[in-house]
Amino acid sequence: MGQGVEWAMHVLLSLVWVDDDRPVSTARLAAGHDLPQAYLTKQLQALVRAGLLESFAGAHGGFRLARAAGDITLMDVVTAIDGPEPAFRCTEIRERAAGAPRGGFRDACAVDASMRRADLAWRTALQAQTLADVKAEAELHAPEIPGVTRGAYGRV
Amino acid sequence: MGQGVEWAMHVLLSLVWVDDDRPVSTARLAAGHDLPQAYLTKQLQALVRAGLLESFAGAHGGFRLARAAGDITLMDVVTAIDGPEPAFRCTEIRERAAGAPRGGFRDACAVDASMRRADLAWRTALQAQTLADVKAEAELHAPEIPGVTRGAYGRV
DNA sequence: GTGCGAATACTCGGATACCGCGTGTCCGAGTAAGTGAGG
DNA sequence: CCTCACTTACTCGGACACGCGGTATCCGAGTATTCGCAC
Repeated sequence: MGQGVEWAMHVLLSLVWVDDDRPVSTARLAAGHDLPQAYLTKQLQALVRAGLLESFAGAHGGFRLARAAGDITLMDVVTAIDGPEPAFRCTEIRERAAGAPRGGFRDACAVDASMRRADLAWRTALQAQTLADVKAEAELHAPEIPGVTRGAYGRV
Repeated sequence: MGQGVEWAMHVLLSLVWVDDDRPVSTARLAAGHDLPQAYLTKQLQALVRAGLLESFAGAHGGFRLARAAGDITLMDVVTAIDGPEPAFRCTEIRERAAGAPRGGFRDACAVDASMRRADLAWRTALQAQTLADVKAEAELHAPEIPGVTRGAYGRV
């Protein structure tokens, strides 16, 4: 999995804690997380295309959450960055196997089916967790994070 | 995920259906699945290192299952080919974030924890399915497969 | 003082190189089988 | 006829290139702000 997913997660969480209508620029987000600014922009654009962020051009522009934290699942984030394709993709090599029927198999590949079951379990687990859940868990261990983050990126 | 996993799955299933003490050579397995023989060898070696296959050198050598089909889970196969590392790996970028504590965070990263939960669900689903299960499902749709496969790779 | 307009600086957005890992291939070491001679 | 040692051919095993997707970067298009000027 691309590491852009991790960046997106932390940046989104920061925006959740900021909780301000004013957008935050890529430069500030990149500096705050010690990440390459140019590449981070690419990931944020992907989040915009997926409808998770809103972008604002011009002076004092930047990015802002498009939905509430409770309406953004981890599945949304992963899909936005890594794409919707499943990790395992069946190339139907059984079609070229010795003794395969001429017209191809009529039913689904059993190997593919079993892998899809595991993939579904993964996606279900991601779908069941929202940014609000992660936020709550993080605050449980470090209650000072919201204030600190708000001070770093939020209204001056 | 590497496509070698798909190859390994189908090859292992073939060996399950062959159900013979005599090993099958890489050349025959590769020809039977229309796969590059040299590269397939690499994957089979990984399966040997993982303890799923036994290798026999010399004339009439080849590979044979090391355990019963019911004792080989899909998790074993994926781990053998793709390695034990989880898909998501936490690089602790929060340590370099603005306002992070000097001595580092004492508790686990909430993002990492949530991703690990999803990863665990995936691994659990893989662990719950064995080659015997996949075999049974495949035979349900195509009862002729065992005989055909046995004829292609098994005792002449 | 107020409204308007152009200059300006800042932002996002897509097009462009670089690099590491998976993909693919090759040749050498080792081994079991086959073979022939000798007892 | 049986045993043994050599030859042989086949196998696995690790070391060696290639190509593509992710990583990283830059410059151009667009916009809200801001400053100055006219009224």
